Amino acid sequence: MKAVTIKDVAKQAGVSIGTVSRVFNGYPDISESTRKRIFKIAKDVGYSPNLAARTLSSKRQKTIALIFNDLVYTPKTTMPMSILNGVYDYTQSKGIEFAFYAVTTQKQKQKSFEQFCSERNVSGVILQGLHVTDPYYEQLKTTKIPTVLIDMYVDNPYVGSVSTDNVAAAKDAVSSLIKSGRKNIDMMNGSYNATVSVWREQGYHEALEAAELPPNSSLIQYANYDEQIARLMAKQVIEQDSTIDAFFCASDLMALGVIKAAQELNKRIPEDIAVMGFDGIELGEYVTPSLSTVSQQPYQFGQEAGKLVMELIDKPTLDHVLIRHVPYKVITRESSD
Amino acid sequence: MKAVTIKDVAKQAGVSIGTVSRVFNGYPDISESTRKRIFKIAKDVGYSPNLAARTLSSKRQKTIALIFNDLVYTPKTTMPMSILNGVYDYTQSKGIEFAFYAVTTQKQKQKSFEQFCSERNVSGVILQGLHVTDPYYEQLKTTKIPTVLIDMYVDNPYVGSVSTDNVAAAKDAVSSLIKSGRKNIDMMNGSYNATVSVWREQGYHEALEAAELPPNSSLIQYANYDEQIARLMAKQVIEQDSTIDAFFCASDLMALGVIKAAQELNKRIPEDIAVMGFDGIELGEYVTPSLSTVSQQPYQFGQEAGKLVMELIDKPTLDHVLIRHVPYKVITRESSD
DNA sequence: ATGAAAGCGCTAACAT
DNA sequence: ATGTTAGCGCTTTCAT
Repeated sequence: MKAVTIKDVAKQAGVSIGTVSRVFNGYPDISESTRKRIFKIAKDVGYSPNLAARTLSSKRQKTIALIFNDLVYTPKTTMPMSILNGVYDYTQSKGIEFAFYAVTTQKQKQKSFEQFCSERNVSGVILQGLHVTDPYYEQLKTTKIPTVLIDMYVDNPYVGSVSTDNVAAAKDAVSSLIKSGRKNIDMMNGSYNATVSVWREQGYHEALEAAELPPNSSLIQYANYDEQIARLMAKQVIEQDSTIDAFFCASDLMALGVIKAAQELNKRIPEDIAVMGFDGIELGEYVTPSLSTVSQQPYQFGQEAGKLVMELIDKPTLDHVLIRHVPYKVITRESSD
Repeated sequence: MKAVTIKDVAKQAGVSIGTVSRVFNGYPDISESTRKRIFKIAKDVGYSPNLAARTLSSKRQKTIALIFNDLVYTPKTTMPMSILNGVYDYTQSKGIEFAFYAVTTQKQKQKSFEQFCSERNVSGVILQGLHVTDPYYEQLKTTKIPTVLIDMYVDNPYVGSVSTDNVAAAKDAVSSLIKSGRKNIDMMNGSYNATVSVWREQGYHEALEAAELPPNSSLIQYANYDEQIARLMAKQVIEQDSTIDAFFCASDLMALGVIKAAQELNKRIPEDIAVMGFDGIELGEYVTPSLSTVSQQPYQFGQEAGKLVMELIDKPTLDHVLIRHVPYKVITRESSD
């Protein structure tokens, strides 16, 4: 029952532990015969190197950590799980050790980003769900720990960024609403503190501008990515301004709320009001009317983030392309057709 | 940048590393004044104990690992994420170190369960998605590593089990179909190798028996929890036997397939054929007709599993209740109303 | 090609 | 109440 260590293997093989270690680390200066023998013995006794020990004594052992901030999981938003899946698959395919963590704003206050990482010997981090108001955000500007942010950007050569090209995607989405004849497009946005909200709002403006439609800041609400808040706000907007003929929403969840609001006010969708979401959640295909959206690829986020963080670790300070965009697709369904 | 260690704190404080260690481990034999002083200095220099080192030198450091087998994540089945969430929250609330891993049948063949765990110094394991045909399954019968299985049972005092009371739940669900007047109820089951399938099938039988309905083994199919396979099988069943007036499905996903099959054959739901699913996935509320189901609580699975595995670690060989059931609810929606 | 030995950062006896 | 020291299992010089 007690764990078998490198010593047991060495004793069995009649060699020193140094030799066994070299075998397991693929050093070249080992005779083929002993290499074979050691591997066989190791297999027989069921030995495999202890990771904690390896981490302690070696500078090479790499583990990359995926950290979720504010993991408030609801079955409607499955992005986090897909990201996790993508990162995990990437690390496994490269034989890198993976670790998962979740933090909160509260926890960030208690322990710095650097501290959290050094405590756990992580060599690289992928961070999801951070807000610009979080303690980590400031700390990331000066960190030297290779880090990749999902859906957020920080100007630091050690910090990369993976996301959809939100500006372009939002612009495309709004343009498609315009192309179908809508002229008074309201934006149901998320939050000032979410970088993606800022980007998507910019795309919205650019689309209006490109179509020479007048900007109107009263046409933008912030519903904090909440379905119910979006519903209430949309209701108010529609009641106050009967010329609104479309909503561009910064998330599918909010779009669901907007649809409900419109229906409660007896508006026809998409004839009276078109609705466009953002994310591409599964539910969007099943609701009635089905939801037009910008579909993102969270699994690819994970894969790409894994790749980028490894580059950051392996060749630090080299000039990488620190911003990586993952393809998106504007999907037109019943809600805007 | 280089990590600050226990030595730095000791030097700063003018004490030995032993003292610092004792402070951080809450030993009582430290004067209040130095305790305070050390904590302050540690905070100033940004020290926090390295987990790998602690794990290595201590027998106490506990980390519990959540292992997913066959993590093929689709946004339709969000159970894994909820379980993860539940386990994570539990460990954090107790200050226990958490680790996440995923394995496959392939990987299980390369490395034994014990080996996988000793390599990572895990003190307890929560295992999800295992099949009775997996290598780990056999190994679990004799392991001494405290382990909790989700949706599966193994007879070993070191191995606990957390799940819905599947037999009772299935019985309730089928009984509700019977109560609403259905008499020829087909079961669309998952797989022989999934323990839950066996349990749910037993519940199905018990419900029929209780209602004195004749058993009929030709009324059971195995669609491997796949939506499309379920659709095809259901189609065949309905075509061959026009007296079928209900389907009890071992998962909501399969139920979705069955609904499609019935619709394609121009059967009215629920008038001609009632459909009952199992799981309580989000989608079920949104499809048309909305899906009747047995709603499970995967987040609670995670919490309960965390609790149980800690008990197993702390008081091994004591006689715990090794099987823990999490409450469920039979929800009747349009598909069986 | 292999052995010997010095750490990695920490905990836990054993001293005092 | 605190210092000293032997490991924990492994990697990595430095010898040979």
